[in-house]
Amino acid sequence: MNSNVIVRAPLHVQVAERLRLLIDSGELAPGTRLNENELCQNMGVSRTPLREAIRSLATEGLVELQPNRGAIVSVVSQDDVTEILPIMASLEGLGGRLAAVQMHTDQIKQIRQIHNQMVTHYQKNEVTKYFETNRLIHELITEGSGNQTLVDTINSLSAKVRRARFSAQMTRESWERAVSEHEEMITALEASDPNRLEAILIQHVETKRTTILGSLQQSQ
Amino acid sequence: MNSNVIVRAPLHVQVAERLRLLIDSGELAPGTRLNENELCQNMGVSRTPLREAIRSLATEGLVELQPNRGAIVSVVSQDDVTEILPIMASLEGLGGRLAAVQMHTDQIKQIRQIHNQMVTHYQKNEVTKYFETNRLIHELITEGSGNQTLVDTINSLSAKVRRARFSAQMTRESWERAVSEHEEMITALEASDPNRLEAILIQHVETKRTTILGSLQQSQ
DNA sequence: ATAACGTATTTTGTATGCAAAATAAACCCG
DNA sequence: CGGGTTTATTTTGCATACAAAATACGTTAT
Repeated sequence: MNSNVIVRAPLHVQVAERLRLLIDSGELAPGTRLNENELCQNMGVSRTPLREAIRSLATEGLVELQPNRGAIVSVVSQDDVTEILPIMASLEGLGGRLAAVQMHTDQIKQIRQIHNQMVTHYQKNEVTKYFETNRLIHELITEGSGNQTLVDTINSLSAKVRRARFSAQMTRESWERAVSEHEEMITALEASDPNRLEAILIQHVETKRTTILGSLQQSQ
Repeated sequence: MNSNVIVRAPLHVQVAERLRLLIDSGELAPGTRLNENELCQNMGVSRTPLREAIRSLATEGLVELQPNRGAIVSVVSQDDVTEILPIMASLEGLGGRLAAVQMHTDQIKQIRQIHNQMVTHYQKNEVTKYFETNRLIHELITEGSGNQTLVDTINSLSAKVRRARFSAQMTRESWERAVSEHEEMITALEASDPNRLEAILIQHVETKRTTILGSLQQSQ
């Protein structure tokens, strides 16, 4: 009896992952038409699994199906972001509230460490690494809620906002503010204070919203 | 130039809709294996669009893919419901908060009317119609938020809980309580009181949770 | 030169075919 | 008889083939 059965993931799942990566990295920019033959050749698979993968991404909202005209990488508009952020605020708040009373001290210590790394990246102006650690912290807190459905829901929404790539245009002030909010988050977490953590997380998303909308107005 | 182009929906979309209906109605019960040939014959389509539809439902979470063994209608466990309800509470609360300040008086009047119908169904003990109107009210309030992403997110979660079919075993007390909470909801809506509506909606889901868990314990 | 039409090519949508895996059935041996 | 192994059948996974739609192109007429 062996429970560690090696099940090679079905092709359409692998293809979906690869496509998700391409879209997420911006290699397939929003609005790009997905040419089936082209992608098939690139990935070395036939159209069947590719098409199945595209259907999956469509229900995820990453691509948009256009009957008889294939699919395009879905465009995340400012309105979309405006819709998504309040939802994320609610959900991250909920996640924090749950995490505050459920996470173990060693898990919290780990987050504190990553937080310290993040601050270092901030001070050294290492934007990419900052965002990486930042994202990791949010993920770990949400996962600390012990609610997998919540994690999945937030991730799905988060992916869309992230793809909009507004974050690069952060001002020094909003960045500083984000970091200090993070400091408060960790403190609330260490104090196991659900209400406070929830409030900060909601405020944190609000800060993000302001930043994004600010950079959007600039770029217009 | 004609913007009312008649685009017959692609087969895989139609098939997905049909499958969703079959699953939602319970005709395809949780745990049921989806036999491709069988379904193809029933629906009169080939396997390709059927399989594409199944992949879509899988990313929606309605079916579960089992590599090399096809797909089964996903089973909604008690744990799943326990995870989903707090999320729905947060999101319905958010929806209500937004709706309270955004809905027009005539829209609110319409909801009041449907609410009155619902109360009548309650008094006449018409369970099915009660649930129908109940659901409609929640939908209208959420839609009143003007946030389509929020509507979609809630619907997706709601579909899973509904499929668990715990609701039938409502006691008279919890039913009465639900109705009175609904009365409060409408009042808060008419008063355009976002905080109150949010609080009631969150409380309302909590009531639902208690009801469900209660009926679950009975059935064990 | 440009607009409009018709044809050719590409691209998508659906069906079918073949190979591999899983399930069911038959068979053998203890 | 019963457990296990082998063989047959079913079912899934992927690739290919064909049909329909959309796009691109070239030609003609104004």
